[in-house]
Amino acid sequence: MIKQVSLPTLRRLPSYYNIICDASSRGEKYISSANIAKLLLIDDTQVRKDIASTGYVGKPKVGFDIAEFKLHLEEFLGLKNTRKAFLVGAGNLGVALSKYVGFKKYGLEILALFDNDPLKQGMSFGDKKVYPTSQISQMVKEHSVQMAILTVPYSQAQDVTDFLVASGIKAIWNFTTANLTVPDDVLVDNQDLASSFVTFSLLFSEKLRQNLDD
Amino acid sequence: MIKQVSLPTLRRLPSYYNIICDASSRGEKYISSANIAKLLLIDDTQVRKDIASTGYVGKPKVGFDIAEFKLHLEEFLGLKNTRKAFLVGAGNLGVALSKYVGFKKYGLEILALFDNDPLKQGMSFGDKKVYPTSQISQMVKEHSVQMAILTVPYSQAQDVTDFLVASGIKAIWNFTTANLTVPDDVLVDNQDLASSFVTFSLLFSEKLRQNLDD
DNA sequence: TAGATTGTTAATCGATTAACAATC
DNA sequence: TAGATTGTTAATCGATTAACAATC
Repeated sequence: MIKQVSLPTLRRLPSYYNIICDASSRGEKYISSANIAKLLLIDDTQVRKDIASTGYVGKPKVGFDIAEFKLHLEEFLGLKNTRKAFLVGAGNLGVALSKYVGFKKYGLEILALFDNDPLKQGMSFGDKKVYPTSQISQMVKEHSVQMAILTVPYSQAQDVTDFLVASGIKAIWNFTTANLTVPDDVLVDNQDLASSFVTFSLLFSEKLRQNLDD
Repeated sequence: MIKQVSLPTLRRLPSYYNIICDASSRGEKYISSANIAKLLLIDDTQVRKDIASTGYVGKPKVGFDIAEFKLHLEEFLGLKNTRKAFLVGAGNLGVALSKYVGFKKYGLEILALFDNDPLKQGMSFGDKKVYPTSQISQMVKEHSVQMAILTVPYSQAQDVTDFLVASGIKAIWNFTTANLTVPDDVLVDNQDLASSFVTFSLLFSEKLRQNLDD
């Protein structure tokens, strides 16, 4: 039996983990759902439901055991599994992501970069080399990689995606604005920062109106 | 009267805009809700509802006028407004964001970078200079900036945020893992890529199980 | 024990989907 | 006109919140 965790819950779990790590580093022993809820500006019932959905149980009257819950979340979120990935598109964003240290904590290991530009091929960023995109196919097999991070220009996004899929990639973290078309057994997760900025900007406009009303 | 648009709708609107731009560049005249829905793997009723909530009306039997709808969305999403912002934390991610050209289309203009590290101060990335963080206060006033993009290390996130708020910043696009505490009239929008990776990774694990079941 | 906090069932709320009349 | 597509009301679905019993 596999626990069914809803997407909203899934998105909140990393925040719980961050709060727990924080509390742990401050040497605290227990934390209550009300405590977590206040930090995230959500309902405490929701926190308990979310935690329950991961299978962890707290102690009535005391709360959740921080050390225990931390380990449980690491297990549940798969933070200790290494996830090998290739990054395709060695532009500014791609290179920054490949250097970004924040991913290590969560098990993401970017093995190599790929780019169509011959000028970039052979270059190294940190300990990662840039290969011709055409070599993905072979290297996917060699290193049993299933994940790709896509940071190519918009105009190349679908073509490169088709090639990734043909090479055996099963999950694409898509930083482009393109709506990628892929077969049913391939996952695409969109992370377009420009679109996210639009949302942020609109929320801000709304907020300004609210502030005026007060 | 201000139209009330729900957050899920708000998050979908940039995708509509991308699809419309695409269709427009291919020289198409009209697009139907069913058409858009198929591209985004959502329901066509939802597309019509979302569009209706922006105040745009289509033509029964024909669909939505692409050129007209494009202009309407640009207006509604405020894409033609320039949004000035400061970027705080000139690390890998910060520098990449400051160079990222994808933001220009949506009106984001990053005026300058700030960092506590004296080695970085005075450096330039593209046409943007790095200033000491302490100068934010003065420059916020000089340039009437209300937005900040936060890419500092986790340990400095809250302190820098307090300083930004004291300097008059009203909206923070937060790329750190920290749960920032701010006054009620300040907006924080979280965009932690490491947490997003965890979600992506979990969705992939689920997908793999689904694929096995088929 | 009494009080505090969890775990869970029931109620509410809001978003998505279905159905269908209006319209060009 | 007939057919296709919009706009909108009603039904469904699922997530959030409220209420409260269980428990240490």
